[in-house]
Amino acid sequence: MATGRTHRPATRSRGIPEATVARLPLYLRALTALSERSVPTVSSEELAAAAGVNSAKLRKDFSYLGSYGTRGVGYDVEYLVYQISRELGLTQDWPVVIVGIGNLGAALANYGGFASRGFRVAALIDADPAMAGKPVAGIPVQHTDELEKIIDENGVSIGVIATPAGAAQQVCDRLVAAGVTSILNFAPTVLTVPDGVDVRKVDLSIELQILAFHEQRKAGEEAEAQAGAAASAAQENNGKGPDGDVPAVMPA
Amino acid sequence: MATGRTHRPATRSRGIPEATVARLPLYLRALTALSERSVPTVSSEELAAAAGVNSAKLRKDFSYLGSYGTRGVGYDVEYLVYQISRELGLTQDWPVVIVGIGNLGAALANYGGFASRGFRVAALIDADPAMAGKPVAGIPVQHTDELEKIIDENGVSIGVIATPAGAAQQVCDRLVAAGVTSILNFAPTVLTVPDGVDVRKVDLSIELQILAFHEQRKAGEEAEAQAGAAASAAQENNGKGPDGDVPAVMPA
DNA sequence: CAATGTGAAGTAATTCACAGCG
DNA sequence: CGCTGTGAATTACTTCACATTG
Repeated sequence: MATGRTHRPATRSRGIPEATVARLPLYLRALTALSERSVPTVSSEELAAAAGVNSAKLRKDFSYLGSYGTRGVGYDVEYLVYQISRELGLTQDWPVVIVGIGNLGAALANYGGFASRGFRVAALIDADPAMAGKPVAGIPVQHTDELEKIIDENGVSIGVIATPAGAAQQVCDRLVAAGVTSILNFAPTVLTVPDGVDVRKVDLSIELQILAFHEQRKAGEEAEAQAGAAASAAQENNGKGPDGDVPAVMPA
Repeated sequence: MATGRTHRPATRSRGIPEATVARLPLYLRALTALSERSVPTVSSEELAAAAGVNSAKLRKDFSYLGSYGTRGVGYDVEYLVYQISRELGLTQDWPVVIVGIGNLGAALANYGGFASRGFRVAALIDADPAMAGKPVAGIPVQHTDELEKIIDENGVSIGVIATPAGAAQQVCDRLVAAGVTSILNFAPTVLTVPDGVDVRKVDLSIELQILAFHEQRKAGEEAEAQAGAAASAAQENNGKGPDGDVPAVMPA
């Protein structure tokens, strides 16, 4: 295959890099904190520190959104909060459904970070009839039979899957068939979806495994190079690597 | 602890790209599934499909680990499972502590994906005295006062923070002071840690926000350009952003 | 001035495409 | 042959460094 692949058009107008999009929520969180403390303006340096990234990166990121800063001054916190929110689509209401109300599903339903950012839990859905009607986070759990109806009536386009791995694909198929076009998957499975549907996954054990890799590496290096004079560099982080300071991997 | 026990074969795995490391758990999961179905060998094409990545990428990734495949045949499933496990450090036992046994902490404690991959929940810790002694996932919750003792006695080097945001940094500091060098942070805060400590974060609302961004973009394009040029394959995304591959055909 | 915004340079990750081996 | 393993080409992301501007 690989014949006749659609070229990505060179149109740059709205092409915000994926890496930048992934950092916008981070900036938003830092800005919200500043806003709550009534800080009026912030420099790229300060905001970058608060978000845990490097300031040049932050300025470059913002440059994709437009010129929202003032030279010699910095950024207006409130204005930037609004601009980023708008860019992320958080100025509108996003009804979401959570399917699979086990421990994780319940945790998600109770998670405050959703409501505060434009996400509204429209319904909780579980396959267990015993769960039906039981309130979780103040919302009564509904049976899977109602799934299509719920999606339709609430205009849900984002679904969260927190079921066991075995049920995930099936649930996913039903969600998609009912009109959901974005899925956040917590089940440890690769979901197959038709074109035009976005899937993001969060795998709790994957993150731990990545930590274990670095942990093992640390132990190994400690044994080998007891010289220890590790480069005092990098207060930077984030993006993909470990959030904290990456132990100078590069210069060998 | 973290004594220099030379438990390390002369692997010359110096400098495996971070992006590759992040995918190894993915491959491992797919391979484990194949192993359970007693599939003896697998081609890069097949495994790539199962893991949701492209086959060239997968082969390149494996090439950093060594030459574990057989030309004309593929990879031996069992052997590859072992090699990746070893590379990730999963052939050893990793005692972890989970701090903050709310909904999320309980979900994590119950999460099967940990135990099956070399992670052992050594202790559950919570600041609420009322929780103390209560068993969650069969493990009695202990009070925060015991934190240092638990870390020390169990040789814990990986900690999971599932506390509210306000308590996270404080808990982090104590974990680090007690000897923890890798932290998985579920609290929506940027943690500051000394050099040599790794932090990875999982922010549930960030993932949703990224989905919202793409969702919004979808809606906008649908309205603007009704020209539907078929794009590429199915799910090729995972790790980072959604593939989408939406041709942003829109003049400025 | 001080701090943004951005070309240019540098680095990392992905994909291509095919030599070479079993 | 089929499929791996990998240089080379490509694309994406980051960082530098400084001209520009309020």
